[in-house]
Amino acid sequence: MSRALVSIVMRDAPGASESTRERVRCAAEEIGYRPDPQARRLRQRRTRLVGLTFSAHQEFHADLVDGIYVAAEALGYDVVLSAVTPHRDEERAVRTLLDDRCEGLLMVGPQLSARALGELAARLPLVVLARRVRGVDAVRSDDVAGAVAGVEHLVGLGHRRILYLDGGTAPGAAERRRGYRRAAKAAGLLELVAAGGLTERDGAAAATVMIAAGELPDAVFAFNDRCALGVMDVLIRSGISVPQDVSVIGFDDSPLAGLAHIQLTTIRQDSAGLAAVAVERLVARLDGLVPGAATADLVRDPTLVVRGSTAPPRS
Amino acid sequence: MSRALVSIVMRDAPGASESTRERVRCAAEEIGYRPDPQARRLRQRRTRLVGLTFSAHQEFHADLVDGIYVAAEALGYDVVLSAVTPHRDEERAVRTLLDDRCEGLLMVGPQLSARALGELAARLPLVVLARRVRGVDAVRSDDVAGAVAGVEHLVGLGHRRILYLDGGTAPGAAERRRGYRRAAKAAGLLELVAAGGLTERDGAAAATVMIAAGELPDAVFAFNDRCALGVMDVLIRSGISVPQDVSVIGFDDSPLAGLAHIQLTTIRQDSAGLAAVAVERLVARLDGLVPGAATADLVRDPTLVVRGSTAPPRS
DNA sequence: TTGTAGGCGTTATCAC
DNA sequence: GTGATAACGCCTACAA
Repeated sequence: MSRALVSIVMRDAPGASESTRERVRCAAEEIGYRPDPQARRLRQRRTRLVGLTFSAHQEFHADLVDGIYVAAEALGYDVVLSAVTPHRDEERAVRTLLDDRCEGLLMVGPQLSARALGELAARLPLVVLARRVRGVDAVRSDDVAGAVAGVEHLVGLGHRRILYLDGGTAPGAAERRRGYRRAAKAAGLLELVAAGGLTERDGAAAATVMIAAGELPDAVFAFNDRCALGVMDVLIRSGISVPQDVSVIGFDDSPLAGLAHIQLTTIRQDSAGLAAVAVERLVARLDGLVPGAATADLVRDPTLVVRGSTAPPRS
Repeated sequence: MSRALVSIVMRDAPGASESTRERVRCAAEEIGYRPDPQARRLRQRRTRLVGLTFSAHQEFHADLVDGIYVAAEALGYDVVLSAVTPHRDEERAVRTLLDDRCEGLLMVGPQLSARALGELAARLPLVVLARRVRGVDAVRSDDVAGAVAGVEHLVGLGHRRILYLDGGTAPGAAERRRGYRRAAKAAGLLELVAAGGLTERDGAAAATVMIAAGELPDAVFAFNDRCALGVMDVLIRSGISVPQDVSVIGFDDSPLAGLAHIQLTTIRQDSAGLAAVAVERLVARLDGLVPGAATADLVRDPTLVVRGSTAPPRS
């Protein structure tokens, strides 16, 4: 029984009889033998490894990680995870992936500068998720379209005074603001934009300001779900009913949004689709199907998820 | 310039002159050479790799991942991450780590059966975090002590009717229930235990039942923060003030608990400490310092974090 | 201080 | 259909 034969059997390559295959498999089972992927990669030209950096503390990243595992496996690649945490910065995360001889990199919501990402992309194929970076392949939701869909939903319910709580300089914030403005203008509405933010705290603060101002809007469109939850929380504590008095809509469809007692209408990002597009783009580069200089900004449509926090205005 | 010499320099081994080291380092820099850790592991007896399975969607796991990275690096080990996601089960996650020739395994909150974990532990060193498993090394918070601390805090504020919302069969639930019972008995209180659960939804349901029953307790001690948040939400929507009418306390100190408008009093688990203990235990086994048959249940004290959701009773 | 030889577990290439 | 051999990049041991 030669090593070569075992190799042939273990990777289902042609060149061995069925009886031999059976014998080899039995023997492997017997002694608990499993091929060493590291030695295999050492011998082969390609590692078939894609590196993936993500923030362990962001739940949306977890959805993307799941999708990336699935998509990569379908294309015959293994995924090497490298988490970004409070004690482990992105630079570090990337370095370990390079040392591991990954053929390409996927970075979810990277915080590195556009310049640093550009230099990295010059070294090896790189696809960024959930952030737009000029000169680097990027995959993200169509935030403009998502915001437009949200506004159109509210307008369809009969709302006129729709307050948008802005996300400042966060990834996607500029696009969502633009979408709101575009849809408001198209419907002939006043453009009401106020400072919002990314967290429950920001939403709560914005709602407090809103209530103090005296005149409530028909509806509030928050930059994201967390902000929307902060708004809802303050409204309800102040005796203002949602959606009877004010409708509220968020963005992301985070797990909290769907809970029985929250029922937040929101815009869902298609994490599985984003993951698949990113992996496919990366693999296309690895296969040499993409000219080095050509970078793409790949965009997927988010979808409106209607729940109980939006309804027609009372009057 | 021989390969052996380069090897000596790159791993800072003795046996090369300073001038030579300088030359080698320059040359490496020049051509962008970095040693291949995989080839190194192939040659060496030990891989110095520890595998880590965790749930990408559980935020507490992220804290542990961070701590494990730190602790493992301090002891000269590399960490291989293997996430458990909706499309990638634990069995799969473990298999990839075994294929990667990890010397030992860390599993955060595993869902595998105790028997399966026992068999795994027979194959290679294994330390389980955040769950107690008989016959396998486990590192977890002292849930009994945490629950006792929570009850004592409420008793100290003057509460007598303290309702405990149970976590069923979740990891740690039995211990927390026991801690509540012990502390309640010690303080001469009635033991009030109702079905709770792990999620906001469960907490909301429990609070609804509680309100329907007519007589509110002085305080509610929920199995975890998410359950506590569900309770608070329903109470507030029903016009019952927290903490003026009812105090609420959770368990975990999740990020949400500390938010400005939530301010949930809770029990914090020492994730960095748990991570360090787990890594140290695993490494001790790898170094052969632990007899194979001896398994330990290592426990760390959680700490009470007092915020605004608990206060003395109104009367 | 430096160079040489051999082998880690795998696969590709070539004989048989 | 099967078996021998070299090589992937690195490290250890030993010789120069």
